[in-house]
Amino acid sequence: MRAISPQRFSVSAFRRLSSHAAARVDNHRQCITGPTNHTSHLHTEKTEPLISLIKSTSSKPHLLQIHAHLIRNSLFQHPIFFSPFLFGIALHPLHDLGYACRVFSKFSKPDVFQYNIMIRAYGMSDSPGNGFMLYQEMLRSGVSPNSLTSSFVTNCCIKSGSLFGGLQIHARILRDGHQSDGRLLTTLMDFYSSNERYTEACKVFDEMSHRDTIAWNVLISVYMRNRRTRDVLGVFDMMQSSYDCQPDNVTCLMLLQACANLNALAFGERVHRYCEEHGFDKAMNICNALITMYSRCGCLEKAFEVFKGMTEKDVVSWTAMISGLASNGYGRDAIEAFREMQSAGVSPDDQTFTGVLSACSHSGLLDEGRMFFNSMSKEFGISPNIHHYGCVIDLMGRAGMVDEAYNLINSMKVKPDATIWRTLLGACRIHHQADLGEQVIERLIELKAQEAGDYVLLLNIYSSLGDRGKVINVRKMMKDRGIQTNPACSTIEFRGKIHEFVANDFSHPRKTEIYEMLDEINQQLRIAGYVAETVAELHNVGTEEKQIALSYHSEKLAIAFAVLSTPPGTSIRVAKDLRICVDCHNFAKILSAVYSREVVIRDRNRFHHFREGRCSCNDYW
DNA sequence: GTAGGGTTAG
Repeated sequence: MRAISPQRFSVSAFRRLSSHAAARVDNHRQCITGPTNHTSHLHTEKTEPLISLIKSTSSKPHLLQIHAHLIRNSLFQHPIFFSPFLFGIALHPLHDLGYACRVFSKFSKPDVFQYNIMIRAYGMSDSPGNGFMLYQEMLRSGVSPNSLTSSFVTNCCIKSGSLFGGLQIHARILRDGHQSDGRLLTTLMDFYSSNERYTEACKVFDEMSHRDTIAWNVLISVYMRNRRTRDVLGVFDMMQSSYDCQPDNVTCLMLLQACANLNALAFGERVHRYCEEHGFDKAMNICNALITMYSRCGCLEKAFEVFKGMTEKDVVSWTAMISGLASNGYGRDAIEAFREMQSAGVSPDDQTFTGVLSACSHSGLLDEGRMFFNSMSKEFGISPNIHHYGCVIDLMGRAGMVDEAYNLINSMKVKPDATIWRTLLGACRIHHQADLGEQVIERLIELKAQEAGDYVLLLNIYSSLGDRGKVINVRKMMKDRGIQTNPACSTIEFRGKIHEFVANDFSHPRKTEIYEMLDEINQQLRIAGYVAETVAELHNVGTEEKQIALSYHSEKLAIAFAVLSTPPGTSIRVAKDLRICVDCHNFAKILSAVYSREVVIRDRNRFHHFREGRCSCNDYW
């Protein structure tokens, strides 16, 4: 959008100018017949000051005055005045769509530019669907859309969620030959992406003759929405090797998010260096994303380094740091940081409290957690949301107060979701509360949100109580209800690539070496006193088979791969999509001593740091 | 006689 200088409005100047312009038009009216083509006779030296006056006006009263004068002087129907006037009302600086609609409806024969203004304005409004309707009206009245029209109306379809409209527009783009417009195609990619038509979005990208940084960024956002996080990293390489465009700060922001999700520390460091080289590391959002990336990769020192180096820290920076400390098991430090933040004059918000409360729950700080939960609404006026309740329920549940936690859920002001019930179910598993566990499963069924993992938890409760009959029951229930168990997946980053493992996985190119290494590790750990935990965690095999199957859990395969492929003493960082099991927890703990390796496992819930045979996380197994 | 695309951190 063109910058408009905030010139002061002068009514007298306006009157002078508009009467001058009107006089010229009147002159010509005597010479010409019909309403068209009269603008060509207006002299630019007379019209330009008036147009720039229209453009520089930024208040509604002044625009109303201009409106009145345009009508009074028969200048309203002049596209030369009408276009900037409409632009000022519909887009910049007023955005008054109602007013713009009234003005637009009075205009006799809008051209493509004026339709575009209106369609664009609809795309920015609460009624984007009307933009598409106006587009159709425009086609009916015989005005040909240009590629900007397509761009604006596609935007309307994105905002209104109209797949059908967008498909029609795409067909028309091809018909009108606008497919060489890169910006338009970028919008189209975004349209397909927002409708979860990822294949089509990628196809549009593939067919682009020239791709700039923004087009690549949209491709990244397509991958992110489509959970193709691993492919995002490849895009960075492709962009860097392209000769005409380079990753920008937006690229880096999304890449850092991808690295955080993937536990891809080395890649994240590479992005960090890139940010430093290009001066992006001064930006607050990049720093905040870096803090999150480092803490999600279990590398708190680096997260803290970035945090310390920031000249200015906002609530997001503090919250990122607090949450990072919390998820890595440094509950007391997180609380300390929370106090420091307030001393620094930064007010906490709801997400800060999520961080603080999760710090309490991850470190088992029951009293502190309750205290923060109460002070949150009383002192800071923040009413608890579902995440806050979740933390407190987790905290109470882990501390063995399962009934109290259950009562709290029933007294919540917000409707409990599946995560809340699942949290309680986890507590039931820890404290062998089979009856309550059954009730929770019922709640999950009511919500139509039960997953295989929930049944596994219930199964493990019965299994730990030695109730074979109930175990068989649950298995039958799962079979009847068609509950599929998806294999858990562990990932590990090695030389900038993400390696994926599932239990009993035989697909890795180095599978033979990995299995041999795992057998070797098992032998060494048994010497040091490791005994495979077979009570819970598996549900469809006998004890002997259990021991075999347990020894090939995905995280163990990932660890064996790391031991095999990295020099002694290198830290092992594994990310797992589900919860780590008791046995793998023990396995990692003993391995950290026997192999003198720091092991960091990030599972669905938290981090588990193992060093010298100890676990920094508060394990309530 | 002019207008457009991506990310929005925790």
